Amino acid sequence: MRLLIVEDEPNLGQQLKNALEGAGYAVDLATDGEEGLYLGSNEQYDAIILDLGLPEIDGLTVLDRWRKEGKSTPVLVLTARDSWSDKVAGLDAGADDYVAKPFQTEELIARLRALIRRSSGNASAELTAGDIRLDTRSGKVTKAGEPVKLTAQEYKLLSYLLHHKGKVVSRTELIDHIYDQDFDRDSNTIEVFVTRIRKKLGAEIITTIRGLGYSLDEPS
Amino acid sequence: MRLLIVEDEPNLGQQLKNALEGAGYAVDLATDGEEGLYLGSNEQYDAIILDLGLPEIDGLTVLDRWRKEGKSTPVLVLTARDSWSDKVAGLDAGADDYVAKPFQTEELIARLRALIRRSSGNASAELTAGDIRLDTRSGKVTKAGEPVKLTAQEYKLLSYLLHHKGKVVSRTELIDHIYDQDFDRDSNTIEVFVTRIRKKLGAEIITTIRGLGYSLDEPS
DNA sequence: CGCAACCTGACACCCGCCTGTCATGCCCGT
DNA sequence: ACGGGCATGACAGGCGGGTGTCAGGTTGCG
Repeated sequence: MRLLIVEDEPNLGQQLKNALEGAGYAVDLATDGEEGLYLGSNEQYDAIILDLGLPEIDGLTVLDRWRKEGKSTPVLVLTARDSWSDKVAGLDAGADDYVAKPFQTEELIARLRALIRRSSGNASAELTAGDIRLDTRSGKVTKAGEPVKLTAQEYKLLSYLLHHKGKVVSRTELIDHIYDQDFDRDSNTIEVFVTRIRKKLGAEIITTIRGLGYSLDEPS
Repeated sequence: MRLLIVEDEPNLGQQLKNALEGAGYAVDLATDGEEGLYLGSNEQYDAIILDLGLPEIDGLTVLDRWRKEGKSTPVLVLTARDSWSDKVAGLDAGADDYVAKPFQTEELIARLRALIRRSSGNASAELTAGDIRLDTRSGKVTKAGEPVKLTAQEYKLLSYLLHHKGKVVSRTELIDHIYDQDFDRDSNTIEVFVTRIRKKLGAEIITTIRGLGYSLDEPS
């Protein structure tokens, strides 16, 4: 899962980035509205964290533009506490959730998870396929009840596939969502990690669609 | 906790050693009866695993000699399955427990734990002092209910002190029981690890007895 | 007061795991 | 059967945590 943070206060921004990377996300950080607008329009994010108090371009304007461009990426807005007007304006502009500053990183991460879950159409914090279960809360995976140890990247890849169960996911899409901006596109890491996941969870779990990508389906 | 394995079949011996080191013991391995006899007589072990089917000197003879020397180290004997005569003879010679070959490593470790626990006069698998609990089964430690992360060596040291709660334990004794044979005696690691444990569990837990060693007491 | 015992922060090494790269081999579709 | 796409084993660099060493400071005893 890949995120964008748009936050002009560098300390807070970096701190957030660290926390979210620690939670297993790939994170890009934009330090002003313009950069944020550009990245949000041109890159693929699974969610965006947007601070409203930006210099240059106002956060609301940024959000508004994205929506007008047809971007439906879920957006979580950071507002000053009790700033009711922001909240209302944000709602109108198409924000999906709010967190008031100052906030607990814990809470923000929980809401993010919920946001991404909702946007991928899943109701539960558990993603499953066959006898495989992935708990997005604890970050743990089991197969037939037995815990399976996955590394960070393996987890991200599996998690993305589960969030898009049944759909075909291209290698580029996976790279876009698992890594942040600067990553060598012509690398075969995705293939390597697919192999590693198959080795741990069984080869049948991920099917290859030649020329298109991979797909994780409910076994028949 | 330091163990001696006396086992002539090299594969099995090494395998056992690995398993037991994995379980957090310091392990010496003797591959014949003579070496076993010598080590068992001259080193400090918390328990000995003795295979009866030894070349040169018979296992029973070894055990018998130790007992005659007044060694009370608990001994766990490995016997061929259903070899009832071995069992009886072993009992007479002063063995403390039996495991029939082939055995589950799991079971052997469980019996070892029980053996060591009994020999140190503790009834339970939990060692405690004040609000600190150490579960020898799971290898986990808590302080006031909160889990505390200890490294392998920290755990061994704490565990040894808890097994001898209230007694003064010298630095050499600690080295003897925590490390295996070849270890630099004039090193200050013990001091270092005492410091580290104090930092994690509170300075009051281990008291220094100047010139003699350390002692872990029930707080008053 | 002076010495020895002990404490403790900093450091460097080592080791295991993770991760991306590469070379090679396989397999499928044409 | 051939070519491109994919699979996979092996490998090296990096990173982080654990461990032992050391130096300098502190403490307590005679």
